[in-house]
Amino acid sequence: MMSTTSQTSVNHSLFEEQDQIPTQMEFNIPFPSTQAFPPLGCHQSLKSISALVPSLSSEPASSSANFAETLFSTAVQRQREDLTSSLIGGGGGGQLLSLNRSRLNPWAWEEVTDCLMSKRMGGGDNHHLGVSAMKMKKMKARRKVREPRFCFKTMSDVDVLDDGYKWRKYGQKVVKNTQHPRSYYRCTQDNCRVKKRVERLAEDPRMVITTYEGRHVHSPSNELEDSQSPSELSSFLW
DNA sequence: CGGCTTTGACCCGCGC
DNA sequence: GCGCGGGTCAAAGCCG
Repeated sequence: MMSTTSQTSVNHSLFEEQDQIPTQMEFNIPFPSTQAFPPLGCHQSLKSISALVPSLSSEPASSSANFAETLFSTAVQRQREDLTSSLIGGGGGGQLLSLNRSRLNPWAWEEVTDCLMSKRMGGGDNHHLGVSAMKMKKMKARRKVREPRFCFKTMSDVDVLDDGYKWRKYGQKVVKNTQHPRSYYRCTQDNCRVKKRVERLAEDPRMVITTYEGRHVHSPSNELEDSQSPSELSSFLW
């Protein structure tokens, strides 16, 4: 259900989720859907790209490697900037980030810092709360604090691309003005609160928008399998 | 039987 | 204040 064995042509573009505009780069490579799909910011994804591109694209290997390198540093840079600007509260991020923060993340700094602090402490909240209190806290967190989010636009037959992590679907919603429902997934790993949303583009149903929210606090679930093949993905933590 | 998906209900933020 | 829409919950059902 999660993937097929067919080779899928994938057009990824990395962009600010809310603006839905490609801001960094686009690339078009044949991407076997059985392989882990790269979530932004993962070392793993970039290894996978750099491993795949030389053999699959018409570009010289060196420029492909440079491309992967660029993609990687850009992703890391953006995440770092995002974290920094969230912590410091200004200046650090670029134009898009500050725009993003002011216009779309208008949450109290205390709560943002809280969230980041707890993430640094190991990602989990280990407080013992009553059920209702826990629920309230959950609800509050869900409304007020958002993890950094990044999107991939992917041309693919399959909705859910295998990114190496194990996801559990927790909701599906028909979004207004779209024919295709949006699906909500959560990482099944304990203490890992990463979520992803999967939806198809209304204008072009062949395009799948995958939005990742948060950072994994663990390695991919299929790390062991993958490590058996050197051309495939190896461990990472993002 | 455990893990996963489905799906209606619910909650909250936001715009008017 | 109200209604709409997005995001989440949780019970029920499904499947291996």
